[in-house]
Amino acid sequence: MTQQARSGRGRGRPSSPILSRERVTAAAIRIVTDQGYRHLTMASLSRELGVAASALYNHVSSKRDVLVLIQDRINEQIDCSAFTSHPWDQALRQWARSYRWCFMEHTALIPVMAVLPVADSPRTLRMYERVTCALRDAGIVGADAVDIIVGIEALVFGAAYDASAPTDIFDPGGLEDLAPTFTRFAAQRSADPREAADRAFELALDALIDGLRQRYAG
Amino acid sequence: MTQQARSGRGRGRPSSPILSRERVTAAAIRIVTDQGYRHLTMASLSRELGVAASALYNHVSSKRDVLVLIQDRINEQIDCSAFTSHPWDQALRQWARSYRWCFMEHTALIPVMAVLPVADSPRTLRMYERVTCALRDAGIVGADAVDIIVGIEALVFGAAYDASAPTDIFDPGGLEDLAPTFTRFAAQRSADPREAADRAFELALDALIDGLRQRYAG
DNA sequence: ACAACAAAATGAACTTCATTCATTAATGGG
DNA sequence: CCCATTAATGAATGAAGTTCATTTTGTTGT
Repeated sequence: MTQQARSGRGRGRPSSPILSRERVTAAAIRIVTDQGYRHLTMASLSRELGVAASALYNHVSSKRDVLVLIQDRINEQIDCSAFTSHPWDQALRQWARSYRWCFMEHTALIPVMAVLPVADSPRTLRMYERVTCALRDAGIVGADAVDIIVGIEALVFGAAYDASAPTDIFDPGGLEDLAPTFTRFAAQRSADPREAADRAFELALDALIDGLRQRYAG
Repeated sequence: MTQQARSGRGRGRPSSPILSRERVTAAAIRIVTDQGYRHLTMASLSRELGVAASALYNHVSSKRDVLVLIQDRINEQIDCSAFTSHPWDQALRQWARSYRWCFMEHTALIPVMAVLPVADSPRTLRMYERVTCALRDAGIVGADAVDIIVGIEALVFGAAYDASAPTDIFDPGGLEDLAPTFTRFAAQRSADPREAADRAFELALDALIDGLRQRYAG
């Protein structure tokens, strides 16, 4: 409960707007961070803002709209700094790591982002521009540059899911006879599911970038 | 409306069970194939089976349960045949292609599968075993083999989303000044979004597998 | 043949959400 | 000073998943 309606709790327009897209976004992120996406409802959001649920619709058009606002904010936190200081392959790796890190706690956004035109997210667009320019400076131009971004994003999104998987995801339960080799190898992974997911991601990312470097060397 | 209650439409137990997990699964896949996931509701599912919605709960415990049943069926269609006929790297590529192909129309399952213990999906487990054994025969053992599977799956899931994105996903709208280079390169991709997604996936998959081959050669 | 018993289907009710709408009130420009 | 605009309210709507007491009817043991 951050904002309180002034002038008592009357109806009508208050002395200055209680709500704004920014305030809605901030409150949504607060809820998601503290309680997770399951608790982000239009009702809880309005409660957090000290306002009726219907009031939200004067500022956002739908819950999906709220998710898009969150997404654009999260995207802003992705670290693109390496593109100005490191060679493209190392920079791509750092970018992908930071990207995944940002979305590990926000997998609920992935289905939304996947079908979201970039036009709705200016900050995302700026990020793409930065990566694209770095690739261009490395001699990677045209559709290939965009395809590399799309490909790395795919790995990042998929790997973000892995990081949120439960501990016993590869526990075969009573079915270990069905997959003895797999069960044995899976048991050799780290007991910490987060660490196991990290290793798998790093392995795949390293391989992917090695492959790209090989292809676009010189 | 495939099944009709016999003995009129009275209450109580009919001469032989109208429902079963298999029938529920089949009906769910029918709805999803014909009308998409948006139309898969417990109500529509029960309608398809000529039964009350509450009757479904004698056979499945939740809608999520239905999605898991669908997932296991879809997984069965993934082509693993290359592992017996081709070297591991080529086989991995074919497997990943088929995997993605199967889930392009089923992205709604991805958030479910991501946190699903394999114990709930025997067919999935069998698939993992097959891939693991092929990697083992190629000298890739232990956690690495599982990590490779997890990594490729991540790419596959992320890329499956791309394939379902709308045509204008990279249309910057009025914001092209924010990202001129990106806009120019994006315009050089195929106008068909499916084809563009295919190319990006193939590029990333080739690079990833090249990188893996390099790492595990000999 | 008969009396439990368990499985399976029914319809109504419940809950949780997102979303819409008529209404109301304050603010600021003409 | 008026009035159009903006932004809030609360009640209502509708979709969807889920629960429950009840009823029916094969099946099984005696």
